[in-house]
Amino acid sequence: MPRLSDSIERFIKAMIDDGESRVDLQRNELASYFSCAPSQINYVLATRFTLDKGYYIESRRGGGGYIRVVRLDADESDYLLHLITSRIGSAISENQTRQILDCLAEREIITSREKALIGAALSDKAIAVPIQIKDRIRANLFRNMLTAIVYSNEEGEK
Amino acid sequence: MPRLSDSIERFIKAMIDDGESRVDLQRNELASYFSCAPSQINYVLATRFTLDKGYYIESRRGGGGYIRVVRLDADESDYLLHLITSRIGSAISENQTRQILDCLAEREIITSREKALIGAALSDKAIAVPIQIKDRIRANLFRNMLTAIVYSNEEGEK
DNA sequence: AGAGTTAAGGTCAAAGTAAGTCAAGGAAGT
DNA sequence: ACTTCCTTGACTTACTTTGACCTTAACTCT
Repeated sequence: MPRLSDSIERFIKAMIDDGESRVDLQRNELASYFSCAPSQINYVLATRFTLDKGYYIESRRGGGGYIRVVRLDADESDYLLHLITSRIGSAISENQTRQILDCLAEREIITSREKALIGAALSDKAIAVPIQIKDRIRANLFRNMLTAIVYSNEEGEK
Repeated sequence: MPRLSDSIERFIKAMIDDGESRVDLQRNELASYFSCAPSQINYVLATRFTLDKGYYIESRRGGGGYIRVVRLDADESDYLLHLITSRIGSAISENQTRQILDCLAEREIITSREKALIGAALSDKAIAVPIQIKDRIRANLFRNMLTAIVYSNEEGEK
């Protein structure tokens, strides 16, 4: 059974793809197109178009209101460095990790196999340590792996 | 009297056989088909569809949830499966890890970037846990990452 | 200009859906 | 008898969908 949220997600991404890297939506219109509650749209945006996934949302209420979804595209190495030096920090959850990986794969900074590889290493299942330190271990692993990618990229240039 | 678990096992295997090498199940549906507790399905999966028997499980909870059972192609990933199920074991040193990675890269089972990626995750530096458990954590991470590769290979074939 | 109306979107909690865990008891094999 | 495997059910966690109520902006009419 395909999830409604997934359909809406695909729909929005399709709109972004054929055009600029952004789109303006009418919440009510979209909701009625999918025959769902308007707040469903907010749910999709909140779960599928997060900053970690590389999207930015802005909106306006009232007459002529809209929701703008912007796909963020930063320079690859800047973004990796940002992740390593600030975003990941000293602890990070599996969920946040996955969002970032989605973002990296979607922008083709990593391959889908690499995404699977990193995701596997950073899953709760794989990191068999007490929950209290899991997120710290994960952050550390993540940073090390991304660093390896940055380094590989540089190697390749030579 | 055939055991329930055996029937369920056969049923799932039959589903995989006529079609692709994988199947998506609904836990509750299957349980009610066999008139048993839903957790019985988990038991069958945990005991009969393990990695060393060549199966990989993934699942999702909530609305639109599912359990996916994937049969890994033993021929394709023979060596990887061997590493996962016997070579790595419950603990492994950084050194042994590197030797295996060299071997994998040399045989072009992984790219050099993937080698760097995995190597980074499995380095003593990255695994920030007490030395007593380091080798165990490493083994676990390694197995999970290689499994992701085997699984990606399956995916890629479609 | 101010008040009221209409047209958006936002929030949050509850209900719905589906899987995971774990422990306790039962059945079968040795 | 003892151990190992199987089965069940109570409880937990994760994700989705809906609806009631709130806020903000624009327009319209005195």
